[in-house]
Amino acid sequence: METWNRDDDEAARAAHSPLVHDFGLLIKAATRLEQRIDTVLRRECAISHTMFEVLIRLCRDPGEEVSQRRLADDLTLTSSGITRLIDRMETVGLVRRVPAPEDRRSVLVEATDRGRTVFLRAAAVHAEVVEKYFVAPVAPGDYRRMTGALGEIWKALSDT
Amino acid sequence: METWNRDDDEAARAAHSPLVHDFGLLIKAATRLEQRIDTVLRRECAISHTMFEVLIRLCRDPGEEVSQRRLADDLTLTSSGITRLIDRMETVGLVRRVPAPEDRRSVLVEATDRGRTVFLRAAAVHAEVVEKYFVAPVAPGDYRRMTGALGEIWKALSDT
DNA sequence: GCTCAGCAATTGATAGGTCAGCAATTGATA
DNA sequence: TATCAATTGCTGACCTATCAATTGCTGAGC
Repeated sequence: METWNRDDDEAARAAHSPLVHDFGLLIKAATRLEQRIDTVLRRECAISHTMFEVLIRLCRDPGEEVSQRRLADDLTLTSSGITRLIDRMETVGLVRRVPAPEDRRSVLVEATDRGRTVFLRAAAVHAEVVEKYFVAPVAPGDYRRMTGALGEIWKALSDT
Repeated sequence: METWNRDDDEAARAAHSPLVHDFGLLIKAATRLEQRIDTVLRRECAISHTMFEVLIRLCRDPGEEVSQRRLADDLTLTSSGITRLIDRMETVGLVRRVPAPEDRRSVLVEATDRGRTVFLRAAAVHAEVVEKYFVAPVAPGDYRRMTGALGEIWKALSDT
């Protein structure tokens, strides 16, 4: 039998806190959702979820010049993380690097034709999974509340 | 000037889909929230967020026998991921491995006194950050809706 | 009892991130 | 104009997850 420490009780109480539970739920749901999408995307389109997010950003406004820095900020990655991600995407022909005309330090990234084609296919797959596990399970009246709340959380995180 | 592909339009439309936006919001908010907690926990308590989650699980019901398998399932990690995580936690004295009496294949994990002490401190830090970025930004009426929705999503993911 | 399908944990190889530090470039300012 | 802090992307070292293969143990069917 183990020695009983008076911290045990306090620790158990802390571990049962509803805050801990609710927050854990968010993290777990998001993690698992991303894993699921990632797996499907890899199998069906041979790209990772992160690559998919790059393609979303690049295809969003055709004609817009997007630098690696911008990509890093938008995807919440470090600049070295983006460098390597773009490296991989470039070697499989999804994107292309173009020197920026205005600022010779920075590099613009654009989707290739192949990148756009893959993106279209991936978007369909993505929509299917998101519909099934993200939209369908939630009561219709709660969906907008949830996304609204997430928006507020995101804003709070961005402000500081 | 770049050749104009008729896919551009379709791709742009797909990239602007509200589903893509909403889902992205969940992933981004969760990722950033976890990063923030992780940073604070590392600085204040010298543990990672994942280690914190292990401690939550271990301190939750003192006396319960928790195997590595169970931890892996509860934290959504692979068994090899858990093996290495417990390795690291063991070397810094947060947990202890104990051979399972009933089944010699499996290994039970328990928090050390030090582990519990660190956990108590970490829980306080955690609560502070969660309160600030997860609870405070959300309108009071929406909080339960949001966590309820996340619960449903989690259930849908667990069922399949 | 004996065998063998299956599970738990571990280990080796690999993927894909982080961080620290570098060279090139820019733009503000003395 | 010469200088210098700030910024961009790149690279090396490292961290931590995954998958695949391996080992030891269990329990069901014969």
